[in-house]
Amino acid sequence: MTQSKKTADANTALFDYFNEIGIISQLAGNLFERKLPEGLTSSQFSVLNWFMRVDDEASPGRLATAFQVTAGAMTNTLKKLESKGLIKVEPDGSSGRQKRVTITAQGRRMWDKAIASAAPLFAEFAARFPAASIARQTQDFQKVRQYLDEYRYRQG
Amino acid sequence: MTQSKKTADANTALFDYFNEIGIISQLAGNLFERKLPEGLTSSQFSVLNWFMRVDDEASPGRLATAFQVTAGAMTNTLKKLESKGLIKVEPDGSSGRQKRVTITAQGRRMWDKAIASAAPLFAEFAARFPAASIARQTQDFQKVRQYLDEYRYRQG
DNA sequence: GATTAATACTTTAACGTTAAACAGTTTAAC
DNA sequence: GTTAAACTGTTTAACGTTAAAGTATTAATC
Repeated sequence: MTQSKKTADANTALFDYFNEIGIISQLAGNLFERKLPEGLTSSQFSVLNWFMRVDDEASPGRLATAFQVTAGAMTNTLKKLESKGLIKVEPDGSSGRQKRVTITAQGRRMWDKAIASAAPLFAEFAARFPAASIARQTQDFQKVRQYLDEYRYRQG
Repeated sequence: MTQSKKTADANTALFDYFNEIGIISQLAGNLFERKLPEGLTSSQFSVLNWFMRVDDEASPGRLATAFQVTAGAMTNTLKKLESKGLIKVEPDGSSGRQKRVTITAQGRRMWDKAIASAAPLFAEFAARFPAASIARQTQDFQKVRQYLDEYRYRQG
């Protein structure tokens, strides 16, 4: 096989790879969102979930970095959550340009409800795909994600 | 470990799994789109790519199924491509409710240009991630994608 | 201490997407 | 043949996202 053929095949394989990822992302996000209570979106749930799992307070910028979205996207998500009373956004005493975001008691209750609503979906998926396989794939993803993130900053 | 703890861990692992997929999808789509010429989007390129790789004509519905987007989304993408002269949309002689979509010569030239523009991105990624690993992951994806697609129709 | 640069967040316009309502066409049932 | 159902594609409103421009605050430089 010539080198140019090999290159074309590699391109095709990579395109298929990212294409599958895109479709799964779309289907999974959509299925999950349909299970969420009271119009909560995946993005909004992700932020609540972060507060339940990682830390109990954060700046908007820290959250934007954690989810690798732009600051504008995070501003939008936080406004939605705040208007629903699920988080609290206050000025940060130590810095006038930062804000301090925390989850409210109502936010915690909404997280509980969301987890309960989505449980059957997760349970069925878990029954079909072995935990070890999911764990291995997640590790693969982390390498790819890290690479793409570096590439992004390298290019500007 | 109690059963309830195991369940919680499985949920967390699955959430991380889909979360990584979502982030990769977003980062990769964005990086790729930045490389594309003349404001061509990933969705638009995907349709051109389909015509170069799968078949030389299709109905809008067939394309929507192939990419697993709604019919409305495909209508939108096709209108953009048609207005740029990259595809042709005609009434289908054999059925009054279907349309017949084909790629134009200009569309083929645009595809060539897009492939050339994105080549360095793909080449660098391919150098970093072994083809065998990508192929294996893509196979994993296809199982997950198929499952999610079935689940979707099962639920309605 | 004043000016410049960097940082943190917000706002706006545009994109692709979904869901839902819609119109037209074809098929099936009676 | 009429009527009802299914199919194919379009339109609209709303969502989250990006990029880019904008505001306000803090840090660095001179």
